[in-house]
Amino acid sequence: MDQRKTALIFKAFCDENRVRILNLLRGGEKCACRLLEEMSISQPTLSHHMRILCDSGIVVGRKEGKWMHYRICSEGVQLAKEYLDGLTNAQTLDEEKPCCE
Amino acid sequence: MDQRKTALIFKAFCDENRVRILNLLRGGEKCACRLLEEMSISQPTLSHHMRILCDSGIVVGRKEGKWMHYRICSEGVQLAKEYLDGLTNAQTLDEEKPCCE
DNA sequence: TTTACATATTGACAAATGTAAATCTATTGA
DNA sequence: TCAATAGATTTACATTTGTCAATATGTAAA
Repeated sequence: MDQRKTALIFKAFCDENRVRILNLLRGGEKCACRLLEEMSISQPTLSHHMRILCDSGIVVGRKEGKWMHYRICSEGVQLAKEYLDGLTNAQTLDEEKPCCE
Repeated sequence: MDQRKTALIFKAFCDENRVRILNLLRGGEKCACRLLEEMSISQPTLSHHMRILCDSGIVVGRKEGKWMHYRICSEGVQLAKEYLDGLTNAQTLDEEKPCCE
């Protein structure tokens, strides 16, 4: 369980604007200009968030001419779900001594 | 879909030290002093992270005498999973016009 | 009621993050 | 080739976050 990678993946979900962007992308692939229309942030700020979303693996971009089309990446989402499971499922390894009794 | 709440929940997973703490708690309930032993951070810093983990709903604390025992909260985890699903599942509402063609 | 101990809170500070203006790059169309 | 457009990058700055020392709070033991 790589802590650095885990933190990187979930950076996608811990900022309100990025959550908003993901919600918009649930409706299907959208280009940056369309996202920009629906958000109240500047173009460089959108670009910054799109980079973080792509770095996390939750979103992928596709360039078509002048336009960048972004969509939610199901493989990335699947990985996030596996990490979330892995992080929160109990592990039954060696019997733990009770703590501070 | 509340963006603020979503961001709050996933704050639990976007810092390396908190990921580390969650991994430690997978072995079962642990008191703060035990967590402190296994991490290389100060006591106030641990306390700070435990507050964020509790605020996110992923961890709950139980006070017993001088000690605080922390454990992963399965209800909180379940909610996080639902939010993750909700954020990343495609919605099939009105047919979207193709973007920027 | 002291004393010791576990943990939380406060305060200060450095590092990371979010933001927008200005600029750069790439692509299209005239 | 030149102008226009979409988006990324750079720069600067304000806010947020992570960190620890010092202190406060609460509990148990002497």
